[in-house]
Amino acid sequence: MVPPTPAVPQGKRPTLADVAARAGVSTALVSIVMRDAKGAGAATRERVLEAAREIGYRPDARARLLRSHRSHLLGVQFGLQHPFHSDLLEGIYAVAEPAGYQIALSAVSAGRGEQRATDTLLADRCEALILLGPQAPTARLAELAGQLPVVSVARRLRGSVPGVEVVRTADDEGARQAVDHLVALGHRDIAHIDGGRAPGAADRRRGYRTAMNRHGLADRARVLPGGLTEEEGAAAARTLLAATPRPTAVLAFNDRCATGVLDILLRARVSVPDEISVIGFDDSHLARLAHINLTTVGQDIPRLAELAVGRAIARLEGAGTSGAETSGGDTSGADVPGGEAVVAPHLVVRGTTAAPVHLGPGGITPTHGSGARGASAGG
Amino acid sequence: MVPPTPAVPQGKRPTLADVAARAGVSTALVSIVMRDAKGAGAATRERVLEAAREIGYRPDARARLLRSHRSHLLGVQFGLQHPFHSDLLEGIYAVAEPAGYQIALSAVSAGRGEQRATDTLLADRCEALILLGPQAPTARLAELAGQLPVVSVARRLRGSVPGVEVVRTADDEGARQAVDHLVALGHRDIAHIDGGRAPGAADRRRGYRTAMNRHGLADRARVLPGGLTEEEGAAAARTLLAATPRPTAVLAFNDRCATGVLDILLRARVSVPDEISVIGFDDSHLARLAHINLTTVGQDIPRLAELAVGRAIARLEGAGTSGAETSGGDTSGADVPGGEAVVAPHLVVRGTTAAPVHLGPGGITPTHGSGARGASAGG
DNA sequence: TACCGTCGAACCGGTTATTTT
DNA sequence: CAAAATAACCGGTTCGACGGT
Repeated sequence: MVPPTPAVPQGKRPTLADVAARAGVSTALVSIVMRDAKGAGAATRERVLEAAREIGYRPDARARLLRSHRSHLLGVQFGLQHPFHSDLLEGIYAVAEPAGYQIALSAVSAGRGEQRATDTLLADRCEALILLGPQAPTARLAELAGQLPVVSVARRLRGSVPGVEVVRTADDEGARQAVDHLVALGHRDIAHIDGGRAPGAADRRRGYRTAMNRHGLADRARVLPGGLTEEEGAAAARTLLAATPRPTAVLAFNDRCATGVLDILLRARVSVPDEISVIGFDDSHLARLAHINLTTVGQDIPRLAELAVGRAIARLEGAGTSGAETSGGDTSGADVPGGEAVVAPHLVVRGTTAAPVHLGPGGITPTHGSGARGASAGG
Repeated sequence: MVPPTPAVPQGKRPTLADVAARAGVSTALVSIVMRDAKGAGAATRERVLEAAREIGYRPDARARLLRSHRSHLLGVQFGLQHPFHSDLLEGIYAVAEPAGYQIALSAVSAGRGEQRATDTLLADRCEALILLGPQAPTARLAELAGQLPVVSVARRLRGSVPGVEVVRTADDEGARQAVDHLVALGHRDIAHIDGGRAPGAADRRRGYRTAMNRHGLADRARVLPGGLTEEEGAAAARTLLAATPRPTAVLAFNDRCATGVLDILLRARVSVPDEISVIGFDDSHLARLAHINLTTVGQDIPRLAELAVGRAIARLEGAGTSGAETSGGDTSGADVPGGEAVVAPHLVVRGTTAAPVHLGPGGITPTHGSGARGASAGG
């Protein structure tokens, strides 16, 4: 019934003072050793480390940053239900931690708004904020930017908000690449299922329209209301199937949306890509699955993460310029401080796009495609 | 060029002392007012709040918890690539914050192991750890449990680890419900695509086998190696299609896996549920999509979250019992402190299960099903 | 003698500037 | 000058003490 004395006493965790007492030195010296700073002898250093190990000492991150004015803490707000944000987080960790910065996460979900998320990050004394796809009004972002550097990832802001940096993919360019690819294959009736008010949706829509115009296909352009989910893609696909003329290619807002489209086409026995080509956006894990094998526009997630973290750190370590030095129309993707960083997307061609069977009215009818792509029942 | 004086000075954020000076009171009093504690006059209270508002004061969470020995901080470790964890997190926030506890998140990903994740949580002075689907060896969990209360969610531990509480779904029971449902529909050739070494996989496998045995179908039981992803489900489905006899029903490890199966069946023109019934596990968003409409075993996520947080808080606020008081075989799902909390799953019947067309050798052949379920091209 | 509102000062666990040896 | 100790300090919380009904 008598439990053995636990190796580590539960009640109170060891402090600097405990280590100091055990090693027979002052707390200041222990602090020096723990931070691997200079100012301690080799022998003493060893003795202190030994003592710390013996009693299982761990520095208290909060007490530490209370004194040192730099906290080296980046606050990241993300949406729980967005796989894309998870990918970004992975990249953010990978860049921030080697650079000597810690990450404080704060999630946004149905029951927890952005206000609450950023409030806790501020209370945690983050030095800068990285917001993934924020939906907050511009005024709120400006308010935050008045207190600390703010980086908005994947959300474009109308007009520049002082103090807020934007890191995003060139969504219009991505849509253009998709349309160009389809046109090069011979498609003319290309529809777009859009993302409504989602971040990036407006740009993709515009990029689609612009590209169609440039190819002289303005009168064939069709934008259908869609969304971010399979469900919305499926709904739009049903509409498309009933449309006349039926499009020979579809650019969906993202991969999830495209997956919904594929599912409906499959059920309706419409062959992809022979009868209809489909393109997604994001190059998510989904798109890479062998049986989906989706042609898609890839976002350069590592680069987005690197830029977001880099911008935040640059603002912290550079001159403390308060105002925003908005850079004009420079969308080269270069790392221009104070402006907008735009990362180029790249088309990933997989199995859901091919030349159309009919090349439009009066066009050539090529040899019929090989039927269903990919896996049948074989082993 | 001269920017207007910012409302909130960038350089230094206001402190208690600033508020105190502005309101003409002591910092002690401001502290009392900010915490809404008793001991301050109504008039003063108002004046202090006003001053705080004017200069945009925010309490520093870390300095605060440095002094007060309770931090009211729960550390949560989760996997970035697990939608299931996202759902749990949503529930955890919903329970913890109203209970007066803050959440500190630490993500596990390819480049960031569990060791690192828990290390940062400890450095942040969390009072307890909630680990979602931890893969760490038992010894590591025991080590952590020696320092603070630990709750493992969805990972069952062989033998009880002192100080570690487990909150999980009765996975075996879920598999049993699925098999019972299929058998009641008339299925006998029921295959299981398992989850390998994933948390819960062993229990689901066992539940499947046990249920098959109980129905006298031991010799028909087939377990195929699968996994957590669509890809692995698709691979297993290809194997199944080639098998003789072909099963009339499949229980997949989870919904993603089941989706992969559905996709392959669809491509192979095998009608679901007429030719093959499919059941998933998790009742994820995926399963609820109209065009997927997957019969699945639902986990009670709000309940899991509630139990996980509840256990952690109970350990913190209850008597500081250090050792584990392992409760024996009580799997009633009741909230037994110190033991294992097992939450009952529930079958959600949707459109991917139905009576088989053939009732086995020599059985009745009912009227042929109506063909493809669900949406064709209609509007 | 009772509060009640308020204040000064010690304190939490570290870091850092300034001595001291 | 290097190694080590002393003490002030970060931004709050907490407690004992004090003046005024």
